Amino acid sequence: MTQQTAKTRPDDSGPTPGRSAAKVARRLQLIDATIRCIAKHGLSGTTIAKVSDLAGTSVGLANFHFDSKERLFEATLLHLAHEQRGIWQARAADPSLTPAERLLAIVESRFDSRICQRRKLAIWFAFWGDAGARVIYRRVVADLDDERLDATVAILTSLGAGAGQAMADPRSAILGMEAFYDGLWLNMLLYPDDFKRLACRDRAIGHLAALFPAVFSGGAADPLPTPLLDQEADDA
Amino acid sequence: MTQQTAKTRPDDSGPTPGRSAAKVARRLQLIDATIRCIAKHGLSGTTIAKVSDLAGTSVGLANFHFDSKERLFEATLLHLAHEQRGIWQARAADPSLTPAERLLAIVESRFDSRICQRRKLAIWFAFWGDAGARVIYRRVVADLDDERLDATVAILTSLGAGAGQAMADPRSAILGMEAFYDGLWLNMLLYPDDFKRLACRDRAIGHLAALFPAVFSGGAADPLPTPLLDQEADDA
DNA sequence: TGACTTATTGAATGCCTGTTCAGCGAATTT
DNA sequence: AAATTCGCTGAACAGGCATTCAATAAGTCA
Repeated sequence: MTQQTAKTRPDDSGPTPGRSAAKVARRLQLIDATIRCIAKHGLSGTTIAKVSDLAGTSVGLANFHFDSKERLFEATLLHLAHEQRGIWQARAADPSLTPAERLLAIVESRFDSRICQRRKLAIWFAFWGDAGARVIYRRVVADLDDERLDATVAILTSLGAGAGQAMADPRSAILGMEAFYDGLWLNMLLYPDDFKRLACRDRAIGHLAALFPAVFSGGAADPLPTPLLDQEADDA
Repeated sequence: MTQQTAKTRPDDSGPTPGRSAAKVARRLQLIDATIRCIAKHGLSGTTIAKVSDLAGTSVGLANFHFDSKERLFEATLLHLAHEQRGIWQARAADPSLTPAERLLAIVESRFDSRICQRRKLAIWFAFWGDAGARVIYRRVVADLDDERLDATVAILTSLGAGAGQAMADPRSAILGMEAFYDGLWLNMLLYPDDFKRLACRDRAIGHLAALFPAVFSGGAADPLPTPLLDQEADDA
């Protein structure tokens, strides 16, 4: 109602290439400020004034671009969700991958350096932890979560009998796997000294290999191969 | 400074038995209202006015008993943390338990029906998810968390060589276990239909048995024995 | 250039917040 | 019985909040 100009350009590319590009950049600038603000001050401490200050804009601009604070949060969540989707789909897209390798690729993408940044992890748990924000999360991200879940179930199903007794209920097995990754995420956020990204990735892979010994690392696998700390220079 | 009356009674039992008992009951009433309020409205949506309304008291009473909103939150957190400590310590106290059984008891206590209530899980993730609330959490609960961690490490160490290669770094192994339980908690909160309490408890036990096949279920264990849903009537 | 649309500003508005405090009834003490 | 403390109330207060909007700048088009 406020955005669309019915006369000049009815198509979705915006009024003008230059304008719409600048508009997207502005929105991204505000979304980035929102991410940093939530990470630093928490959801309850995130105000339009602080976000605007971090973005270096006036207080009115956020409402101009997103209509309301809640819509700004929706856009922020959607931005991160799409970033994640792009990453796991790119990793799993390679047609030369076997089903097992594709499953591994999706699991590893949850520990990609672009995703496992404290700043971004803070956003997910901010929304998961707040009763009011959870309904926003479901409205915005539920479909994308289901998409990844379905893709993973499909791969697991294609693994067939080689997957062992976890195949009795593939969906349930995958839900359990994802729960483990969620727990690793949480502990990366809470205790970054004890939970480094690469060590968590290895833990996740070890867990996967323990679930499907016949598929990964050829035969009886160790439940937790090398649960040690890594010292790679990660994000701040 | 505001509570202690230096003249009438210097001991810690309070001014009078009747009075102090009523006082404790009032504080508990406010803490319970706080729990329900955070669970329903989130941390950001929890106000003194709403808490007071849920407790059926005036707005001034919360500040009278807890001095500030932040201290009320601290008291709420401390209440839940002590409840948890009481439960796992009671379960693990039985001197007739073997080390392995005691380890199992501590793990199972995380899925006790008194602990795994949506209302209470919501509190933990509310504090974990908010950057501002995390510093409160650390200040209040860190010691109690460490206490359980240390107790678990001690048991694992006493298991000795029977624990397999997870013994290479007991602390790391236990941190990984706890991360999994955290993830199950999160999914119990987010998706209660897919993650029932007893099923999660069984998942946790299965994971434990996979980590220490020589100790639990005598010999090579299944990574995930029966990851199915249960249909016990739990809390609301 | 001039007409027009879009982007941005920041002061103003009204609501909601946590906290304070004077007052009061009841319990307790002297 | 009188004095005093304690528990509790709710109106009052000051500060912070999201949102609005008139004014203005910048960009686009005819």
